[in-house]
Amino acid sequence: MERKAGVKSRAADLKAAKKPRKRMSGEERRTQIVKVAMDLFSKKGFKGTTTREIARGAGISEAVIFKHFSRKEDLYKAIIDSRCIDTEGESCLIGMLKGKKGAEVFMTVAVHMLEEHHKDPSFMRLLTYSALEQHTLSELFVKTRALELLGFLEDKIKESIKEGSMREVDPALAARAFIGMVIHYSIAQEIYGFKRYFKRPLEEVARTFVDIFLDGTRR
Amino acid sequence: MERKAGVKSRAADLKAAKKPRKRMSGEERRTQIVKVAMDLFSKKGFKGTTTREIARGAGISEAVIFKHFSRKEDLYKAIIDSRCIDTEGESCLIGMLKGKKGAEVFMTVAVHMLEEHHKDPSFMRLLTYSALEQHTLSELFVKTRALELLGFLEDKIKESIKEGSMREVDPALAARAFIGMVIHYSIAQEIYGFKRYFKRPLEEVARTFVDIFLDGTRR
DNA sequence: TACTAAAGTAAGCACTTACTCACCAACCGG
DNA sequence: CCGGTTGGTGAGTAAGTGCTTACTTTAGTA
Repeated sequence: MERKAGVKSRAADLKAAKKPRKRMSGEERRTQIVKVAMDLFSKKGFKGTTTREIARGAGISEAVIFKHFSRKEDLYKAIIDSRCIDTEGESCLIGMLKGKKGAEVFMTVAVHMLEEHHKDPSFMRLLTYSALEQHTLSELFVKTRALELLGFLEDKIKESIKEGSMREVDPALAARAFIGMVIHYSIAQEIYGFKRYFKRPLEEVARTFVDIFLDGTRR
Repeated sequence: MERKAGVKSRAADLKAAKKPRKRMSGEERRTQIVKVAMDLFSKKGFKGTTTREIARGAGISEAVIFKHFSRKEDLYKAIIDSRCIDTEGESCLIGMLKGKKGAEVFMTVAVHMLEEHHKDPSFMRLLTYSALEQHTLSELFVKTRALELLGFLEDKIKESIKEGSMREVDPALAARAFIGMVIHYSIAQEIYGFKRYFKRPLEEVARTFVDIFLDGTRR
């Protein structure tokens, strides 16, 4: 049955040479594309990433991308959905905190954030890109996750002030101070490349920051 | 003397309509282009800014840009020269600090950085873009200015520990904690858009952060 | 097995990008 | 007033860019 052998020999060779690429279902392919896109956006930014690169990264032709997402922009929205709306990330952190109180709260936040950002800096990079490029992703993230966490810490601080273990500080500013230490450490290490010059065990970093913050706000 | 009136009428009209554009010297034009480029890069990133936009912003044709800078990339290098090598910025901060000690040092640093970043967030944006895009600018800035300031604070902290006003903390980590509070506040306000939801007088912010830090490290 | 819906492709379109080149016109010393 | 130096331009080019189209291949099912 080699009736087309003459005409298609090159294509046939190519096909034979390539590993047996399995054909994905629509859903599988869609999530795969989002994953690849997120990885590339986080490395090179939205504008710095071409749909061609995404296609190559996913091992498909560009057209497939546009079968799933009518505009490149929509990939950003899909990423938001997969990272802001699902159960992962900050909200799960808030969940972890519900029972705890006092020092434990701040230690948990610090360790969790430092570890997450260290383990996978790509979302942090993506978020920073999106903030600079004024995309909706960062805005949404701030409005939901970031303000949620800050509000939570603010409440904890207010409680501590009421029960007398903390002195009178602006709770919102204090929360920002704490989060600032932690996040900026991650950003400096992973994005600004400080990790080339400086490293400490994350547990130790968290411990130090929490100590400074709690001693610094003690009555 | 209207011998060319017929042929050049449209061009002549255009010229008449336009404001009398003065012809700049090479040096003037060069620095103007760098200024415009820096402004645009800080707003839209290196990749997000086109040479056409830079030309339009400077009121010239693209070709002029390439008379001064043979590649777009060279504009980045020129920006580095104009902001990292000259006398402005962090180094002048270090100068301001030489005499001072104790709380005054930290207060000066906090106020200065918060005010600079608030007054003109563009360099901070540029730096962040450059870090994400892995340009040399951020690397150079980190190696010179950032580590310089951190080192300076580290020394001050070591002194304070020796003379007994601070407890035993990792001086490098403590410096990072302090700088983190301050810079992350600026970044969050100006880049992540927190200023839409939250604002405090900068003096108050600085005061709060310095108090937390100094109380938090007191013996 | 035959049919169909869905997954996938090659090729290219319209437009933008960084960068170039041949040329023009303003300035300035002689 | 001349003539060269220099600031400046219009009209390009080749290499991308997002996105489309016309088409082929595969997998599930009747």
